[in-house]
Amino acid sequence: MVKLEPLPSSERLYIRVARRIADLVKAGDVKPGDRLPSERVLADMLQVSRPSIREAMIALEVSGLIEVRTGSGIFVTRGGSSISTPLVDSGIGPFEILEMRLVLEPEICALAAERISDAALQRLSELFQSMVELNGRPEMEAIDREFHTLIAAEAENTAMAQTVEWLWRLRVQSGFSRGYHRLIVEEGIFPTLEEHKAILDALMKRDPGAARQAMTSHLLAATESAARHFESNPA
Amino acid sequence: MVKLEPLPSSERLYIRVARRIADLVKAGDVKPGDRLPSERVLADMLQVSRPSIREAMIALEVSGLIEVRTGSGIFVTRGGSSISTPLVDSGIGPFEILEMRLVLEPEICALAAERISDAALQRLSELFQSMVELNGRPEMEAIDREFHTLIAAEAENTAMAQTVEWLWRLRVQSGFSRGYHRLIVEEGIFPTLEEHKAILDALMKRDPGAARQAMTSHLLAATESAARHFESNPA
DNA sequence: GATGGCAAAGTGGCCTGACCAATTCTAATC
DNA sequence: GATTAGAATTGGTCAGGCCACTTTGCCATC
Repeated sequence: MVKLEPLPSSERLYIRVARRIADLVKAGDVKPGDRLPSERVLADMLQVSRPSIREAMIALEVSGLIEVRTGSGIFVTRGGSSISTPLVDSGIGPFEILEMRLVLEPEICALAAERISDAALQRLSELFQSMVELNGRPEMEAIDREFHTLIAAEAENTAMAQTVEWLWRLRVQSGFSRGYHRLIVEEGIFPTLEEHKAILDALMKRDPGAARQAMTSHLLAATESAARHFESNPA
Repeated sequence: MVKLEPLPSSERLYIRVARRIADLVKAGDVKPGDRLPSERVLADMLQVSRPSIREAMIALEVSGLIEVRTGSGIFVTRGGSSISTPLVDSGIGPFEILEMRLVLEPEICALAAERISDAALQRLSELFQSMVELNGRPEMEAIDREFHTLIAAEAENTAMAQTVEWLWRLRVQSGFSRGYHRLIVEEGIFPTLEEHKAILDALMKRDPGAARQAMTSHLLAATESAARHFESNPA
């Protein structure tokens, strides 16, 4: 019953290669936006075949660390590791996402109120301004997303920030966005504006309690809004 | 400023293949634990080359959907897909993990108190019993893990459950576990026993408030414990 | 001299075919 | 019936080649 499993002596080659490349990025030898050597060159450098390099690149691509551009090269992602299309549908629905956000984001917002930088506050103001300007148009969702993820980033907890980004990715995947835009249009004036304003104000005052409360209100309203929407649009 | 990017005409082949396989799993044509056809057969069925099949398999493996066993075959993972991790170190530390758990798990526990099944309660009791028996030994961490992830699963929110599992994986990855075992030993009687008992009792009474409170206490204690540990063990 | 177009070089995308190593299956042997 | 040696299966890796797309830079044109 000792169950030792040491000496994997030799993991699969593509994993070793991928780790090697990932280390390069982490060590800062290649920075986000940089182009990696070509597959053929890498193969020659690491003394492995090109298929193995390709497999490693795919692993890193799925992990969101790099981006492959046909005919052009392999580039290190800017966003660290925020992949575009998770490939396999998680099966997580809109209400589960909202339920979780309702737990997580108020606290994140409270933390952010204490830790947020002036630059971030500035950026949030700009984002809010954008929301006012293109009120109700589809581009709003992207702004909304940056608004929330920026706050999460300012809570200075990488785990939380990554989770919030993950939840947004799930939201885009799941059937949420499709009907969402129509919802915005149907509702006319977008009630979210005031809610975001309240969040912004609380953060500016660096008032954790108010920030938490504002985020809670916002997400509760979003939940109701979504409920209304899915009532009238079954499935 | 139109920014249209339609017509992906033809995504990369490995992605299309991976999606195809993922659909098979999602549709239930192959169930967790099942073995997929061999790479050669798949290549023949989908009319693509074996390298393309391999690339798709690697993508799915990184996504956590399948598991490749050399010489044996490719198997569908039991846990379904989750937030993929390994391969690239997240750089998320123990305290960030604890901070996030402190936000998330109490609410999860409260939800679970209302939604948990009798079978799950039974299993939790068994787990607790195991903890009592092998108090202080390294195997406890695995039990502890199952204890928490089971509760998360019973909250009936897939997003939350997957996040809790993700956090445990991060914990194992990060340098937490290494010194953790020594901590258990040094501290003698493991204070966690009572804390887990309190959580279990609250769940049995299906009392959300008590469950939340018990989980909060538990995680606060864990945070303190970790702090003490890392004080005396810098780095 | 600036501009536009076109060809060559570079890069990833994908395929064929082959050999090796680990695992599993099969059948001969005890 | 259990054991074991060999064959078949399966993933792991490599070599080399051809295609499509991008980028680059030369060159003719304006």
